[in-house]
Amino acid sequence: MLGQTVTKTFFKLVNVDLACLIPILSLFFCPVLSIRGVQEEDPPDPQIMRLDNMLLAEGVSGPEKGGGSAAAAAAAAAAGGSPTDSSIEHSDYRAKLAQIRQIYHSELEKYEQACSEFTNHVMNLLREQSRTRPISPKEIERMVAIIHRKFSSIQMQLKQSTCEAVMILRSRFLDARRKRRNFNKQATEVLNEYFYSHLSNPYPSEEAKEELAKKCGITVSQVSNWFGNKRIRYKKNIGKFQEEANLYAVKTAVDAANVSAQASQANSPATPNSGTTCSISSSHNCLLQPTQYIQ
DNA sequence: GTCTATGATTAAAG
DNA sequence: CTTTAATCATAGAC
Repeated sequence: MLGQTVTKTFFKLVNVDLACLIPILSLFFCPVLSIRGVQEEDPPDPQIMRLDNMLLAEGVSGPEKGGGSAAAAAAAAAAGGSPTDSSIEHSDYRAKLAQIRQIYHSELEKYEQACSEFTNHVMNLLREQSRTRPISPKEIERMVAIIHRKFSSIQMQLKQSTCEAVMILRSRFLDARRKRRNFNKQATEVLNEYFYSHLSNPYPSEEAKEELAKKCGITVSQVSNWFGNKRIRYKKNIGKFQEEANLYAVKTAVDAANVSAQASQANSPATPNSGTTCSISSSHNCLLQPTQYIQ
């Protein structure tokens, strides 16, 4: 029941933003301290170890962040350089994780504080009662143990909920399929330019991929994905891509013409134009060449 | 809401 | 490792 409250909070965090912290403390100061029926709680617990390990691995518990994901994001940001980058999403993810972490720690601290406060409270009560009836140290010890057990079971719920929240966050942010963003226009243009100007063999080398990735502000594997998709989709329906193919062929031809015009301008500035008509025919050459690839 | 385009993931093959 | 082909899940257009 309490766990649900915590979980809900994390759900909220994941979906929208940070909700106010739950007034958990209020729930603790009215529990009936039944002396019987508490011995069945398990102190060793394999599950709590699992939770602890996961929280540690995710960087929620343990020392102040740092870790690989931050370094990876920083590297991505450095490599990307250009604005609309995927590192934005990454930092978003990290921010959410930090929020979860913050909630987790503040809750944990609250529990610890509440635990000691409550223990003190009970001790005082017992001390008062000891004036009217004898209370053995063993009884006090037992009381304290009961309280601690109660609180640690609640801590476990917190850990469970935190784990859940992290899992949800991961699936939401790290599963890129969910957060698919189209590449920006310029990136697509660069990729298409390369693709259609290497239509006979559209398999960029590792170096070429790296350069394209740099130019487009995406990763090398994204370039690979793009070319993989492009090849298969082009092959599947060449007709659909004909227009695009022409467009890019003309574009590169025009670029080439411009370059050659610039070069020739130094030599003979008498023939600057008539480059476009030429370029269309050269584009056809480019498109008709890869018969092997088309079939 | 549907429909298409598109980036990512997967299995299988090399 | 790479690739293809199929598929998933979403973005964006309508």
